[in-house]
Amino acid sequence: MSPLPKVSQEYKEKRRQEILDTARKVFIQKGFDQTTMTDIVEASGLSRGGVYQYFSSTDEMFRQITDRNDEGFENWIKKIIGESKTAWAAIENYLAEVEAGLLEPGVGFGIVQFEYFVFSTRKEERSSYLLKRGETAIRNFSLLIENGMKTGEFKPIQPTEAIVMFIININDGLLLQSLTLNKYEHDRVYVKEQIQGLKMYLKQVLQVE
Amino acid sequence: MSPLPKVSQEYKEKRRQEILDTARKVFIQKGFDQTTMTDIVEASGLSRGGVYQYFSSTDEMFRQITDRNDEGFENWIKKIIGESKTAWAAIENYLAEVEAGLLEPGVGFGIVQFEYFVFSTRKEERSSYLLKRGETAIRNFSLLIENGMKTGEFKPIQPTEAIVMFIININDGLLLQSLTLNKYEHDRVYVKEQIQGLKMYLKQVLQVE
DNA sequence: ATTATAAACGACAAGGATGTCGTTTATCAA
DNA sequence: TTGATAAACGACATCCTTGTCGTTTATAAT
Repeated sequence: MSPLPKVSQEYKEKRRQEILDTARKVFIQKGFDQTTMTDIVEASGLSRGGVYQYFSSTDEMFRQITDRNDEGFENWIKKIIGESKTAWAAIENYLAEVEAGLLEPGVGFGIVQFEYFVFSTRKEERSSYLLKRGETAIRNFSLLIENGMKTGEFKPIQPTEAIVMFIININDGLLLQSLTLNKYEHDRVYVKEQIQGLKMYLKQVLQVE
Repeated sequence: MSPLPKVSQEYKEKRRQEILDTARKVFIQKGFDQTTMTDIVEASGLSRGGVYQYFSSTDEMFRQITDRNDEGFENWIKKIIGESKTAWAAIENYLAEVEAGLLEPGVGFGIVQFEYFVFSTRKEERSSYLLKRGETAIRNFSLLIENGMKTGEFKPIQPTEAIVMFIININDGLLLQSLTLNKYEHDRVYVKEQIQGLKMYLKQVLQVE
């Protein structure tokens, strides 16, 4: 009588994840906006109706992938802070990992998120999600700075949020330059130099040492 | 016998410019990728066939608008350099104008160019144009730095190109943040702070003073 | 095995953008 | 004026994507 599920919750969850993994790959390969439902349907090996059973738009898929990613990012930052001797060391370790990620070939999901962000500035219906994600990003980056403020290691001469946005700008810019130039002229992105430049700024604005 | 034009060259050129001006407005309002030929046709007051007589794609229109813009930018930079007492003053004057532009409401064509740039990273057929424009931008920004190198005022500890890319990153980032946040929370973009931050970096990397 | 029900299928209608092309209108030369 | 020619028009065929829905298949409880 009662509508019992015909497959287990685990089965459904597994399938959801499979579709999401496929979508992720397609997004990375084609970019968010160029990816159609049809693309994902074909890549998944399922049928149109099958995929629609789980997701009704690429937007929905993107957000779920991203939200999962964001959790990972927060934990990553916290781990770095936990493992670093000083607050400045945490920042240096973080930047070292960013640098390594940018220098290796192939773009990840980061650039897809950036694309989505840029596309979305024109779509009113996405603004609340955008704002929410912006807050999340700022909050996570802020951890790195507040960490040093508590111990007195950092004495910032600008609001934390302004400093965070500066970091995000360089971060995004490097991502974008990597995507464009990396294909043709790896070395011209000047990843190392720009990260070094970011450190010059941070040392001054945080009054480190 | 010979196929004489039925209207003067001036007439055709004027019409071309009218269409281009319309396209520019629509691009700014809707964003590059959301703008269709149909949009521009409707906004122009002409017919579909009429517009196609002059341009066969929004891409073509965009490039022509952009190329005109780039010339303006080069002249603008040169004018600033010419009018400034020192090379550092030129940079400060340049940044002051950028700041003023970002603080006033309404987005200009700059953000459209940025959008196009991001969109294009996924379109192979645009890569050569992209690369060319990148070179142009780098060359123009480089003027500001080379200007101070000649006089010995700047002694950069990084390649000029790396410094220029850092500037471009902050520039683009501010543009993007303005577009998203300005609508809702003007003050949270921290334009002043980030420009000040850029100066901190520049002073160090150029070894000014 | 049988059966109820959910998952998966895939054809299709609807919407929207593009580029074309035969037709109409405007322009200039004679 | 008239006629030749180009500019402007706008309907339309084409292509692509989306979301739906009636049908088929698979599952697990009986």
